[in-house]
Amino acid sequence: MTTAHHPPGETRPGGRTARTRQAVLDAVFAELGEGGFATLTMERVAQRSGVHLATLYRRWRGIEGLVCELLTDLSGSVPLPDTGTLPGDLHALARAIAAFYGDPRMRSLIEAVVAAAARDPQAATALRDFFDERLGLAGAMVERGIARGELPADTDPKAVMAALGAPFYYRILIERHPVDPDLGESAATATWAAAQAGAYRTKNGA
Amino acid sequence: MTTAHHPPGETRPGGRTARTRQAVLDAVFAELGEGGFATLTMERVAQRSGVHLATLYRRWRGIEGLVCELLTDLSGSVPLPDTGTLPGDLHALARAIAAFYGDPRMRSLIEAVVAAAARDPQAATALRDFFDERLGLAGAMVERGIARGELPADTDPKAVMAALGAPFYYRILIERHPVDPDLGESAATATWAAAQAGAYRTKNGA
DNA sequence: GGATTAACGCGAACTTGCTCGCGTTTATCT
DNA sequence: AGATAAACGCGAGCAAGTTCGCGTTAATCC
Repeated sequence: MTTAHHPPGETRPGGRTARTRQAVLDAVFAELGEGGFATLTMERVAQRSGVHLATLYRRWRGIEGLVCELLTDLSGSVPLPDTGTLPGDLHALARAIAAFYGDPRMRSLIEAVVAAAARDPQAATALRDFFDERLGLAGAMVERGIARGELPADTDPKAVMAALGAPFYYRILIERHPVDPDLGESAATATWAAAQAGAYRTKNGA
Repeated sequence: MTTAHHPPGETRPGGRTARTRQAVLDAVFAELGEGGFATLTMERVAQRSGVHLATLYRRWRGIEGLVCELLTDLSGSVPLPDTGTLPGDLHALARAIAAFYGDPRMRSLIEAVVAAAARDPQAATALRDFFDERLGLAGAMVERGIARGELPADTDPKAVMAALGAPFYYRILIERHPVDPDLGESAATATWAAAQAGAYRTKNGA
């Protein structure tokens, strides 16, 4: 029984590769903790991780690729709740997001990815796709609520989830202040009230 | 009667300086129209404006300074309405913002300033101060509404205005899609409903 | 109108970011 | 275990981006 088998010429995920990958991502995350994106440079990552500069450029193309991969790597940290009621879910998720962005490194990471997207088209599509996917997944929460009759049937699930997330990114990217639990409560309360009022209904649902 | 006077050694705002300034800012704005921030470089601005590269670095320090000044320069484009009712004001302002960000160059500019803030601490404080000031000004709208009894007395005006603006920046920076008028309507409706529900009240006002 | 000096143009020098070729290490397969 | 070929380390080399000194232009003041 052969162990399975790449046609030699494929990527090679095992052992060393995974080890350096982890070392590099750890280094990026740590660097984001001290000085944020402003001082994050390929050279510093190379020194901190012990991985050679050329290797970093080969595997990740630049800072943009690095921060993007780190973001997708850390995406699973915020699980989607299922409390039985939509307002309950909204508050639970908002609390989780607020806790997530309570860590300054996470705020710096978001900032970094957005900055990267502004510079590199590839990072831009990566960012868009990433959030689009997460919005879709979170939309299931809203769909359950609609099925329970908590919201109008023509409510746009993604729009609701976007409304829940928006205050966090406004706080982080525009106001540039820490994220406190109050922001989460406010976002959940606001989103729930707005959704009930029909702010996210599709224009005269077909 | 002497014409009034600088102690020689001061800045010199007149004639040529203002002309080159305008040429440069125009060039930046035009460059943002083609290729956005991704292709915006000091050299391109220099060529397009006809102003020498060294001059750009001397006066603006770098791209960060350029886009920041352009932002403050274009800030007056969105006037604050006074329709007599708060929901009327919210919708009017949201419409104006939506129209403002209907221009791709404005979206690119915001993107550029946020990216600049991520890299340069000076740009970061400039961005924060800029929006803080505008939020304060717009807060007057909400204060009038509170005085009219349209909202609870302990409603935080800035929080309301932040809620109104947040969806636009989420759309621009995270979702990375165009801003359509519907987004403005949704934002205004949502903010009004949420504010009425008390989502922006200060926690047990002292 | 003439003197003073900020602001600008110009090109060279310098720094930083990034790429390339080659030899070495280490997964992976037979 | 031995062979094959990714993935990596290393340093040189390249190409941006950025700064500097100096001469010139043109506001501002007398």
